[in-house]
Amino acid sequence: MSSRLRIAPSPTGAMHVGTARTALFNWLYARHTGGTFIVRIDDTDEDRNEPRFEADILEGLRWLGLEWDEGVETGGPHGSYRQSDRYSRYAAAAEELVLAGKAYPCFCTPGELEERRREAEAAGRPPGYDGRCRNIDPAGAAARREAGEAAAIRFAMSRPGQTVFTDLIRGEITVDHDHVDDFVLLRSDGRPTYHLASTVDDVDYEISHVARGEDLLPSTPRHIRLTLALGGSVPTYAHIPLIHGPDGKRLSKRHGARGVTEYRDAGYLPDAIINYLSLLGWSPGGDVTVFSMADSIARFDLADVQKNPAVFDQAKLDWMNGEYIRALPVGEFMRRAHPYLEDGLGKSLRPEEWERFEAMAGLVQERTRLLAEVADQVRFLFEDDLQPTPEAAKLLSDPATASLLAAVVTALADVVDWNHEQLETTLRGLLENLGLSARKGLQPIRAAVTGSLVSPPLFESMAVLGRDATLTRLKAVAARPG
RNA sequence: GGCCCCGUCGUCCAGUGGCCUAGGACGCCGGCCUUUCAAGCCGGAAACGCGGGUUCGAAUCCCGUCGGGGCUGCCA
Repeated sequence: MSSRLRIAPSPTGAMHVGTARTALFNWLYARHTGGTFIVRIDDTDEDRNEPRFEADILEGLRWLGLEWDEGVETGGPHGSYRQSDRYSRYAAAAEELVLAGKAYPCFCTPGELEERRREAEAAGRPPGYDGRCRNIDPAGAAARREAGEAAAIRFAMSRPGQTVFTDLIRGEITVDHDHVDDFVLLRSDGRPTYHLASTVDDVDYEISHVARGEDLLPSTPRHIRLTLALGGSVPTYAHIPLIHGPDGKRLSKRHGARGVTEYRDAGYLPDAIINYLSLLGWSPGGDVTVFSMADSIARFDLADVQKNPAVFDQAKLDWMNGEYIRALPVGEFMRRAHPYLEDGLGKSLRPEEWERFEAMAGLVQERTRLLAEVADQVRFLFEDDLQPTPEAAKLLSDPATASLLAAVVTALADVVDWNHEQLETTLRGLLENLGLSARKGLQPIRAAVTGSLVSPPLFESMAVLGRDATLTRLKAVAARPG
């Protein structure tokens, strides 16, 4: 039987890198094994769900190229793929378990439970549910519910007992049921909990492999026992280590972690993010760092995933993004940079402006790590009112700069063909006559022409800017008194 | 506290008893190239948490210890 994997995000927040990596590993394993990748929405937390988060997550998955074969929006043979559409199914499953004696109504109120939990903790006892309602006889319990008394449904864990299972990543894991309380299946208002909905869905959708975050490892015995009670076959589990922030704690917004769509907006390439995320807990083996999705599909195996958590390293992601940007054909680089450029410039480019960008694109591409950086590199080509950087302004106010630029203006008057070769020949000749090094002599010119001490190569920049604009900028500084 | 998981350079990854004088990548430091910045090239510092075993031989196997993380909800 072929593999069926799912990712089941809860729309309670934007898609973060942890979710993205879990999705990636599920997707890779499904593709590697020729199986099916499913996207399900686990939206049983009605207090925190927001439609915009679901949209963000699906958008992020698509942007990353993690297309799903079955699931929300795409559809499939199993109905809705959104848990909020399946509440009646979960309630029915819970009631069946009650009838079968595998679950029972619990009349304890949240307030009572909270109080007992506090007492237990104060007394040093385990804080989990003590199971008292399990002793109520079924007929009596049914009568009380019939009479309208609110009850949650709890799963009756077998006691004594233990659950042993083999995690694909961690090997054999044993948990004694003494440490697993009778957890809630159905809330007293009839809504399912995550445990119930997720497990019922995994059974109904015939999920073969559950690859999810390590935070769910302690819940796995519950899911296994519930699956068995439901008459389903237990999937193979693989618990992926969490991604940590620099402080060693689970990565979160506190660490400045951004959502996937925010990375997109900052100018990261999906392939770079995929490559980077693949390396968090896995590698294709050997010394390779940069590799394609096809390589990953060919080699990926959940069993090879690292056991220990990985720290998210923004600097390495940035480096990798630069690698992917430089690997782009220049035309593709331009196409991808286009929206970021116009956004950064705050205007859309006219055809002749686009040609100017085209003339510089190769040089810009080499020094771009994030697409959103492109605008600042070429801003001087599209704006006349340059705001010099403080460093540039300082150099421009130097009296020596004014006299140098005056000489530059004079020398440039003789340039017939305004191209970078001619400009280079002319300016190098001038600097030689003046006894100035290129390092010394060119920075003032760069400051005047680009408004910055850091720019793409100067001669090309001047060539693309054009004779008139270049001379105007040089003269403006040369004319200063002093 | 209890339960579970984990432990190779600062970080990510390679390593599955001898090929390890522990390799690659990011970052860092130094140098080269150079019109600035990048890119590129060369070089450097930098790790098997600790202690016991097992073995002719341990980063690799076992035990302990210490450290870190997760869970401990009518959240997921």
